[in-house]
Amino acid sequence: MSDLLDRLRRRGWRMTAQRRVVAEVLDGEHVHLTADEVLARATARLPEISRATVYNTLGELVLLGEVIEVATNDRAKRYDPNAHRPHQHLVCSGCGAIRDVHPDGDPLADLPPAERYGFIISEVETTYWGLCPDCART
Amino acid sequence: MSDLLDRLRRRGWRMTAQRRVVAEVLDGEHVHLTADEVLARATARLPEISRATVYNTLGELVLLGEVIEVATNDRAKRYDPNAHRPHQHLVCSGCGAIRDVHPDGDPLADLPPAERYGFIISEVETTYWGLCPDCART
DNA sequence: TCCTACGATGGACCAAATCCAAGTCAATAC
DNA sequence: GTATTGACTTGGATTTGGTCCATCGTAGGA
Repeated sequence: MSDLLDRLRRRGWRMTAQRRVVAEVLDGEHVHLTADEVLARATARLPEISRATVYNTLGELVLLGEVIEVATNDRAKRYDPNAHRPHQHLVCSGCGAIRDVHPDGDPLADLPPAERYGFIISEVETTYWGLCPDCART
Repeated sequence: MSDLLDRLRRRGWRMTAQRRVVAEVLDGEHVHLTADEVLARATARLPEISRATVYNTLGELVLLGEVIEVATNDRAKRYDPNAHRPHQHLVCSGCGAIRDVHPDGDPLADLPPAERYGFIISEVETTYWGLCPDCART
């Protein structure tokens, strides 16, 4: 079932064919699509959907906090629908594969007060870089 | 003195007026400029420098490992010359200010083997998000 | 000082994302 | 069921960040 779609409906999100398709395409675990990939998959289900709508909808889902925007070293941002459960990312430097991971402990504890420059810190984002099994066995 | 410039000279980097200006502009602590900002500052010192040269030079400094490319939530990448000392970033979600920070401990230890998906992890990147003193006092 | 391979140039080009004015439609009210 | 309307969608133009390439210039070695 579509958790994301359910949550959106419950929040009174105005439902259109386009928005439904975008939400369906994004739903799931370990999903980290670029806007263009979302557009491609959405177009497969609803050929007349436009690029602007995909960007609008993604932007809105980010504002609603249902989707996380992930900056990568590639040019295009990626969109991660797994926003309801805090997690970090494990990225293969070979092929770019991304997995959601859940480290133990509180990374904030590692930052000494002297290093906080008076900031009020609200979030910590960690990315683990390495080689996936496929890319490691060269 | 310019540490960066010194290091580059020592490594036999072919020195031109343009490359020197780019390196000078980047040198320092807590420097995280976009390519366009580098171009603007370089142009102030050497008006005839071209955009392509700035991009070429930045790309080369990254390959040499003297400068780190930082992906941000903004569209433009930022360039961080503080590559010789491992560090992480503290970013103000209000104004975008960035500080270099040095957390204690090994964040890799927090990732249980079961969560590594067989990856060989080589690097961990942490970004702390929050409000700087100026932005917090709204 | 001369040579030459490496670097710089700028203008064309590309990709990701945004903007906008006009058309469409979901949800509410009747 | 119909009318209404404000929110959503469209596609084409535009902006922005970055790359490419043929040609020109020059740092540094002989």
